[in-house]
Amino acid sequence: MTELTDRISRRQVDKFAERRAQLATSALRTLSELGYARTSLREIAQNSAFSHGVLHYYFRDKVELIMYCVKLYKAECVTRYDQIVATAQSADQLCVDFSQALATTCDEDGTMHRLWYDLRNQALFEESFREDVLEIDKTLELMIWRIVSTYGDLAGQPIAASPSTAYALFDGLFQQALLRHLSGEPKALDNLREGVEKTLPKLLIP
Amino acid sequence: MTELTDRISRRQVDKFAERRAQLATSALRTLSELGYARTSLREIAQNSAFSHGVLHYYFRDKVELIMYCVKLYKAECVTRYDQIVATAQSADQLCVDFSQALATTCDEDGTMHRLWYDLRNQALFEESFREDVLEIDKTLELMIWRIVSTYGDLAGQPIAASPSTAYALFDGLFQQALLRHLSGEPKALDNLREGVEKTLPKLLIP
DNA sequence: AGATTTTCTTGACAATTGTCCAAGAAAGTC
DNA sequence: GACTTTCTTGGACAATTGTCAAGAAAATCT
Repeated sequence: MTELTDRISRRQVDKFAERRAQLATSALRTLSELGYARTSLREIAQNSAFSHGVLHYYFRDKVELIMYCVKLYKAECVTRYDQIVATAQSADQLCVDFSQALATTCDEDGTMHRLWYDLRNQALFEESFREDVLEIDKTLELMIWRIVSTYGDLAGQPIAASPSTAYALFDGLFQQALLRHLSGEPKALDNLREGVEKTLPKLLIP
Repeated sequence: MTELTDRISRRQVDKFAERRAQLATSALRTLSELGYARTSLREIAQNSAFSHGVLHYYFRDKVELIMYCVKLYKAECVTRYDQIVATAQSADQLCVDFSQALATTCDEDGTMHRLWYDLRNQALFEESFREDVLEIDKTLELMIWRIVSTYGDLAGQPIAASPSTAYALFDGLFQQALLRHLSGEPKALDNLREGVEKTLPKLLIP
């Protein structure tokens, strides 16, 4: 009976949206390997279960596919540091957890992060990317701000930096670490942790 | 006589290198407008005084041209903040001059800066770019460090951050400002100045 | 001035790219 | 089962791209 129920349930699923998500997941994978400049629709299709014509059935054009990928990326990253905020018992603990989380995601999701930076930078050249990219950047800023403001709460001190400044500082540290790490520098992740652990307390107003 | 001397002098010039530099200057201009992904050799040639075949005469392939452009970029940016260090009389003065210089170059050279970030990010995907890009990044780090360490000297206090951390922090601020500025946000440059002026003192050990 | 060398132009080539679309298969509906 | 709708495939198309070779033009040498 469970199998029959599953069949009925599956039939009700919005298959169109599901296929789009499937294609976008494939696209993200290919993009994160090849980068925006070298990823063609045929490459994307080749690394999926479908032919290249399917991409045109489900997406109006390449821009729409890329932007759908950007939104999918956003959905995946939006909860990255929630656990840290939820479990933090002290400012010091949060600081260590945050720096560790940044190092971990830099290590484990490095290819996806470099794609994000690639697409963010493309938005400087492509007007059609800009709105969606800025929206994600805003989300990332809120994520970092949640960390930073919680840190301030736990320390019982106000924060000296604006949300955008705080985000820019940690983003800079992260991006440098990513470049170094992907270039094979052994201490990149340790330097990231150290840099984050030194920077966070500097944001407090004494 | 001056004209005759000029003629002889010009005949001695290494015309090959001069032509390469000319082509690379054109290439930088096109790249900074279109970005790496959308710049073809024909686009570069079209925006120069030569035909597209000349690019293959003077450069082995596209990668060599791009890397030559990267080196040209380095030569141009290497002195950007020297004046600040040379003329600073106090820590506060240097801080203000530095933040102003960042805002100014963000405003005036924004298209070239976005190209730098584009190429730096491409190095995450293209092994062939990496060595040269890392070299420039190192140069930029030294440039920022010269500012930061001079600031420490003038303040009579040591600096709490490593050169790479300091660079990452200001690079993060700059890059965010660039994105915002090029997206039409009116306060981006003011926010950059403010962010820099708040961050620099934070690097001092009290 | 003629011969030789260097520089430059042009078009060809093969491969790639985004887009479009017709044919047929698969799924859904009556 | 017949009919309709949706989905998939893969080829066509025009444009683009990096590369290369032939030949023209310019510069240099004798």
